[in-house]
Amino acid sequence: MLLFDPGGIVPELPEVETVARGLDDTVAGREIATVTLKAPDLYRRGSRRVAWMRGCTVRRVERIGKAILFHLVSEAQHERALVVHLGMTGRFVFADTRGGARELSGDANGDATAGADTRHRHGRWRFRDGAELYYVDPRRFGYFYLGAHEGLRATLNMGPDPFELRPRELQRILGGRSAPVKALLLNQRLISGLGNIYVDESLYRVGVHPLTPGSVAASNAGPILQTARRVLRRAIRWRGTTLRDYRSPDGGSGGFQTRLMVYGRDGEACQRCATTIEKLVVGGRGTHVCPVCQPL
DNA sequence: AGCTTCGCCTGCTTGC
DNA sequence: TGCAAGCAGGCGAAGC
Repeated sequence: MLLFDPGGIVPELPEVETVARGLDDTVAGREIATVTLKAPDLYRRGSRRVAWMRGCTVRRVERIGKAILFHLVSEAQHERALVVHLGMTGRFVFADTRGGARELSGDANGDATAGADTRHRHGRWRFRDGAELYYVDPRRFGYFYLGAHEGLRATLNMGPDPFELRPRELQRILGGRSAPVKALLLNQRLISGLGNIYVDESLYRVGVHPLTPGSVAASNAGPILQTARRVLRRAIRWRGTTLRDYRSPDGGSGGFQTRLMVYGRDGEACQRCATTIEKLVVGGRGTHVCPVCQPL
C-alpha cells in the first residue's frame, strides 16, 4: 500500500544498488552471445557500440553513482566496462531459458507485465546459455556507455561516491559557493549518487534548509554527509523506495516509502513539529521542506 | 567559472 | 466523458 502518490519517481542510489546486486546474482558468469540496442540515441557520447560486448563474459555488476556498471572480460581477457544509467524509468527484465521473465527493476504493474513491454524494450542481451536480458525504458532518459574502465568517473562526469567522500572534501566542495546546498548535493560532478528524494530526506533530518547557500552549509558538511549516508544505508536495507514505478529485483516492493518524512508529503503535518510541509522548487526540482525544522 | 534554465521523453494526473 | 495542459526529473547544453 502506498502512503502517498507523488508523481514520477526515479531509481536513485539505493534502488540502483538493489538492482545492481540483483543483476550480479543473475548475470555474472554468463557469456554474451549477441547484443542489440534499438535506440541509438541512448548511447552516451564517446561510447562504443554494443557489438563491442559480443563474446564478453560478465564478471560482476555493481553500482557507480546512480548507474549500473557491468565488468566485462573479452575472449582475449581484456577488461571492458558497460555502464547503464536507468534515467527515470529504466529497468531490466531477465528471462531464463524456460521463458519465464523476471523484472529486475521497476514497474508498478508488476510481474503480470514483466517483460511484456516490448514497445519500450530498447536493449536485448542474449547469453550463450540461452538466457536473455532486456533493457526497458519508456521515457528514454537512461543511457548506455561502453568503454574502458580507466577514467570512467571522469568520462561520465561523476564525482566521488557519498560513501567514499570524506567530510573535509564535502566541506571544500560546498565552501565558497553561493548555490543552494541542495543544488550542489544534486550535482553529480561534485558528488555522484545523491538524487532528489534522498537529498530532501537528508536535509530534513539534519535540519538544513535546501536553499542554504553552500558556503553557509559547509560548516555542517560533517553532519550532512553522515545523515545522507545513514538515510541511504537504511534505504538500501529496505531495498529502495517503492513509489509508483519502482520494483526491487526479486519482484517485491521496496519498503522505504513508509520511512519518508518529507518527500511527497507537502501539505501534511511535519512528524516532528506538526508544521505543514511546504513544497518549493530548488535547482529546478520539486523540494519538500519543513520551514520550522529547517530554518533558513 | 559559477549558476540557472531549458529541452529531451512519456505516462499519469489535473482541469476545463 | 474527453482532451489538453501540467507535471515529474537526470542530465547535458545553452544562456546569463
